[in-house]
Amino acid sequence: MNGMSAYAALAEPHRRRILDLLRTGERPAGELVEHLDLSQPGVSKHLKVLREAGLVAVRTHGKQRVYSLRPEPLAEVAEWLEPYRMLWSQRLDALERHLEDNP
Amino acid sequence: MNGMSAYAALAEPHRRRILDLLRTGERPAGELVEHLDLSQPGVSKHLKVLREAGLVAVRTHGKQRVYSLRPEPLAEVAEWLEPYRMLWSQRLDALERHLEDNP
DNA sequence: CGTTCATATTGCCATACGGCTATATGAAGG
DNA sequence: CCTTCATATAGCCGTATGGCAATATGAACG
Repeated sequence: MNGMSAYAALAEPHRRRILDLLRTGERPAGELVEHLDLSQPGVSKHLKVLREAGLVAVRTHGKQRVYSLRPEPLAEVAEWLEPYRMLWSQRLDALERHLEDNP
Repeated sequence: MNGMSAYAALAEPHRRRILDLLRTGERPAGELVEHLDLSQPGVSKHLKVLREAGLVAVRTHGKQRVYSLRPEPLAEVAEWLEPYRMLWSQRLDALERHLEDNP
């Protein structure tokens, strides 16, 4: 199975949700299943994708597999987005100016 | 055909490249084809996806279809990323500290 | 109005994706 | 060891994706 880019990994809503859940701290896989309205194997599959994209890491603790966030690939995405930032803020500024002129 | 999320639209490298090309200004579709090592219909298909995701807009100018960037959906992605930012900078700070201590 | 140029759409194909159920694996505990 | 609990893998299926070649569309211009 070949690794997915961070971009592709983020395309799936359940996977973004998993990352959101891990943002507050590490969690065993089972806890993720509870929060996801998705079968256990389904979650496991998504976790594999996230692992291969380098977005999460696993640690074995007793019978549990504890997942934690690995945010570095997100930094790359954010970097790609950076040059666009001025474009949308330009637009928002224009909107603000428009609203000022037409209150 | 149903609209794709910005996240999903960004999953495809050619589509990110198209956005990068449009970042410097609007361009007719043909010009994008020249830059993309992809068939003309292929590019057209990706442009359709980007249109449906609200990431580009088209304007007809003579025989040409001129595409321009519409960055707002990217702002949404950036917003989602925001809470993660502190996590990877934390990590980088830790790295810096480590390097200071072990020069 | 018929042709030309630029682009979009269609049809087709192979492969990937995301979901499920059933089964395998592997650590703990008795 | 044998069982149990937690998770991963396998196998299967329907649909989506991304690519191409061929064709349709639509504006401009003679």
